[in-house]
Amino acid sequence: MSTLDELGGKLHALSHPMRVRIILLMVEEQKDMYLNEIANNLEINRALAKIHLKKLEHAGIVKSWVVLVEGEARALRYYRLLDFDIHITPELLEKEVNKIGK
Amino acid sequence: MSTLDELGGKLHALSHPMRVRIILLMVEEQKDMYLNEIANNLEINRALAKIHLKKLEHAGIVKSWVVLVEGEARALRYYRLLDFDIHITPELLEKEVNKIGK
DNA sequence: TATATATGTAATAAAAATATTACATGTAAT
DNA sequence: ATTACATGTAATATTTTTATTACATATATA
Repeated sequence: MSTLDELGGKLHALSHPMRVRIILLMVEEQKDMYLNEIANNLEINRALAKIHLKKLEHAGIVKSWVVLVEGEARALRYYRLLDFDIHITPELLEKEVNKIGK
Repeated sequence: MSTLDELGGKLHALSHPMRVRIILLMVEEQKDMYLNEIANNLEINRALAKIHLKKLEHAGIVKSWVVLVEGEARALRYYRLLDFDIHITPELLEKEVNKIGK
């Protein structure tokens, strides 16, 4: 996968308001959060939250894992916001292309 | 319109491969280009090129104007790539929000 | 006049993204 | 056994985006 494709994936992931809300929530909370926690916070359907989180994960914006809490009835899927630093100008785009040739 | 919305618009505009191809073409050619010129270069339908260019224009990535060429049978709609500089990190996103409050 | 080249719009079709709903599993506590 | 709370998936519906096609205008040149 070329860097340009990766970049495209991140841009696409970041281009939906709901996904931006998810990211902002996680930036503000400053902690790992589990699926229902995120859905409840944003007052949205859990299945919908999952769809968006899956996209963010595919794009490398978040990562997730399951935690089986001892003594509790719940298995939680936690999400963590990964660090990203996206910088785009016409020139930088061209440089990316010239590296690999699209 | 908040800066965050503007940013979202730009991200959305940049998140489609065809629009990235258009931008790259214009970066490489280093000149204003008219509609058919762009469509022919990318070997795509003119109407399709226009749809994508319209999105780029709405997002402030390109601007366009019509030129009536004297002594020629054609009116050309020229497009010019505008300069943009998009920088996104979790922290910068949060700063944007705190400026205005979403 | 027919051709070539450019523009514009509108209608439609096709594909992709988004959102909702429903049903399933599992376990601690009441 | 029922409730509460968490997970997962699949099916469907809705909306948006993308792509194609068709028709219209205009003018210089052959």
